[in-house]
Amino acid sequence: MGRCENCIIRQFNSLRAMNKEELKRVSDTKTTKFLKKGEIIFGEGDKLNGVYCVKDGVSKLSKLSPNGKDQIVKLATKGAVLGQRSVITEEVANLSAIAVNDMEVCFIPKDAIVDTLNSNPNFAVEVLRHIAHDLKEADDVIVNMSQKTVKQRIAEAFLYLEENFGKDQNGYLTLTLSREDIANVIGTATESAIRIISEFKKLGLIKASGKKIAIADRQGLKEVAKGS
Amino acid sequence: MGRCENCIIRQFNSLRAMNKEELKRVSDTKTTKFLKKGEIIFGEGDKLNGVYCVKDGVSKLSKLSPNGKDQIVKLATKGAVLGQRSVITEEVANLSAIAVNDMEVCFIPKDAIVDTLNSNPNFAVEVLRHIAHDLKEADDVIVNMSQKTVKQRIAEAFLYLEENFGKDQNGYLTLTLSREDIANVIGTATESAIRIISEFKKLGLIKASGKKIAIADRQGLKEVAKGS
DNA sequence: CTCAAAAGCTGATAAATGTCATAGTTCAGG
DNA sequence: CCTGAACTATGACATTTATCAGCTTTTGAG
Repeated sequence: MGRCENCIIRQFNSLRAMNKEELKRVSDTKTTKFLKKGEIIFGEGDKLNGVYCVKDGVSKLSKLSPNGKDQIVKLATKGAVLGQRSVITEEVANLSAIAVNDMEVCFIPKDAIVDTLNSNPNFAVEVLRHIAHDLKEADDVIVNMSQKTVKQRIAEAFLYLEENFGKDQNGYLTLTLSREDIANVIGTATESAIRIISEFKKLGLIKASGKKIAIADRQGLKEVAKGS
Repeated sequence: MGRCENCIIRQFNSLRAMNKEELKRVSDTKTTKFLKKGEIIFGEGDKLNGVYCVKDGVSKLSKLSPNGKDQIVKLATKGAVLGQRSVITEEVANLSAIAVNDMEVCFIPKDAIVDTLNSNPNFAVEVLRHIAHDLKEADDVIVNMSQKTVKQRIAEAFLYLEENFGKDQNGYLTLTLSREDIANVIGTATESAIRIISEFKKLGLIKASGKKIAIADRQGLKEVAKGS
């Protein structure tokens, strides 16, 4: 069984969700793709003919607004499946997926997924659980956006990044984002994000060398995140 | 077939999603409940033993934040099913559901839903489609929250309310919300919402008599929503 | 009908955030 | 190792939004 099926399985959280024939079919039809930082996996409005599993690297899922800014709705890393929502509802993509760093993804054609969904209730329910979880997370983001200050959200973002993407032996966050990307995750202006990051540095909450950022005072950051 | 099954069917958008036995089971186990304005259907953190179908009235799904405000994430009207997300993921409710006006709901125990999900792929896929659609809407809300001003969001809200809940013969929105509820949908302070509503009145974009609000200049409102 | 509580409204002010301008810094490609 | 472009940083200022205070209007229970 290839790594690609592992993505599907990890994402859908059930080793038994697909049977052997179904896995074989995925295995036979998948293709692998390498992307460089900044390349577009798919864009808002694209019709998707399948889903993409992230094998390596990180992708940002974002939506461009008329005024030129884009809001990053989610960061997807190894094991994540991109485009499943659009494939399920048979709509065009509502978000664009762009490589944050160099990536390896594998593409699984729509039919292999859709047919399994229609015939295998376990698989459908596992996918359902997963999407339901995403929905809960999205609700949480809505509440955070409307009720927390930019400062609180940035503090949370660093904690989130360490928790979900890890850190290297020196404590620096594994995932390095530009200040602009951080601002777009938070939903604020780049300058505002920079200012607050500088402030956190001065307060000793984080340390930074260039783009590399490390959490220096986790407890302090948590307090900022909860409310000044 | 009772009205309750109609809710399920409307929500899940497939007349063939449940077979006769499954519908009968729902019919046999459902119970009906009447709620007065302000009453709680379920609260954040509650363990749900089933889903609620809205037969009449409107419910707000909201999340309370530590500082006492609550953010309304969604308004649910006739035909909507509440609590399905939590039942699917077997987690406690992440939102609370409160009656905005007098309501009639019917309760369908968890097992009738879960068993059908596990055995009937069509049903599972229909539910999946529905949740996937909710997820897309949630993504849109995130983007709106972060990239539009309060004024733009209020203009959008009125357009949304007319489109989704209708208006009476005099043009007044069918769903009347308190200024506080409007503010909580928008994610702003009540006073800010009131101020902007007054401004819209002065500009002739809307007319209001008490809580009743009517759109007076749809095109104008749309322009405000798009950007000043 | 009456009255208290809730909701709506408005002004003054403070705080948060965005915008614009400008300058230093980093970094990849020649 | 240069060098221009992109990124980071900071100040000054404008705008948006929240907060607080006080007042009026509406509403609903008795």
